[in-house]
Amino acid sequence: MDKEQLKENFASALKQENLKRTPQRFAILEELVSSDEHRECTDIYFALRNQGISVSRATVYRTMDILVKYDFARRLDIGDGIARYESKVGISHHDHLICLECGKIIEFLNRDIESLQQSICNDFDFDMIRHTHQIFGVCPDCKSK
Amino acid sequence: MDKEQLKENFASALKQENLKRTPQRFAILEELVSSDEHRECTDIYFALRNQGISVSRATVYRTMDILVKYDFARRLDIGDGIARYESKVGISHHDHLICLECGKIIEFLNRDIESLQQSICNDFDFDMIRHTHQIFGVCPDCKSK
DNA sequence: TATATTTATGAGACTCAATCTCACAATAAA
DNA sequence: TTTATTGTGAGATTGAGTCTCATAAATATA
Repeated sequence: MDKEQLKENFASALKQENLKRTPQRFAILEELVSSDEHRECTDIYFALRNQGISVSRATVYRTMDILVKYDFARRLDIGDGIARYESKVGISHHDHLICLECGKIIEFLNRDIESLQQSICNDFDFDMIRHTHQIFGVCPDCKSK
Repeated sequence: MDKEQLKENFASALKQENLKRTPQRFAILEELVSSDEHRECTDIYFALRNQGISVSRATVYRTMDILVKYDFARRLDIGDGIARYESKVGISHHDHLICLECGKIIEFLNRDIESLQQSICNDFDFDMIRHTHQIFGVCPDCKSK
């Protein structure tokens, strides 16, 4: 998806929510989407500030909620009390291997697990909205140290 | 496992870490193990206080770390910023379905997913230490409301 | 058992991510 | 434009979790 198309899509989402099109909101979307890292709000806040873009922490947090709600971003909680966000734009679904030594996050996808997951939900008559599957351990790099 | 055996096991763990046997530590273990809920530290703190047991928040938090390290408890992070703990004593491994409406936590186990998980780790040359697999959605009770 | 040594406890201070407040600014509709 | 509405931001607030350190309790030693 090109950048203009993305902006239009975000604009539609904003319209749908009766939210206004502000430079801050577009800048936050752009900053998240243009990196393939798992970004913390504080991180995005400083990145924008360093680019000379006026933004506050509150706006970053507020905008992230919108991005998650409209599927432009996915929130990642790895249990350290800091929310991380990753772009979902043009990115296929995946889950995470997390190294407890260096903090590296490796992505994986397994279609069999995805479908087993769905059948579990069927068994429990449970409507899945989202899921998180995280495997914590030691990555190859850290093992060889 | 009976209660005396459990206490002995915990005492061994404490000895192994050069930690002392204190009434607070045993009371916290007991409180967690005797319920099959997912407990917050604050919850355990008040439960013990209401039983007339002198304990501080700091001690609850510190003891939970020991219980997790020695496999008496498992920590559960569902992304709301509050750590929950569940007993692992006499409880077999499972993962969680979490209702976004009422907060109910349903346990599930799927051996196929467990083994697929292990083979993913093999593929990535990643040593798994623990994992979390959480499915968020709407439970049957909330659907029918 | 008495004493010494070591470790634990607890009240409250502190940290830090996240949220809230509210005066002012910016956006979009009329 | 004008006006009504929503957004922004600096700083205050919240709340889970951690830290501090004086005192207390547990264990090692005599």
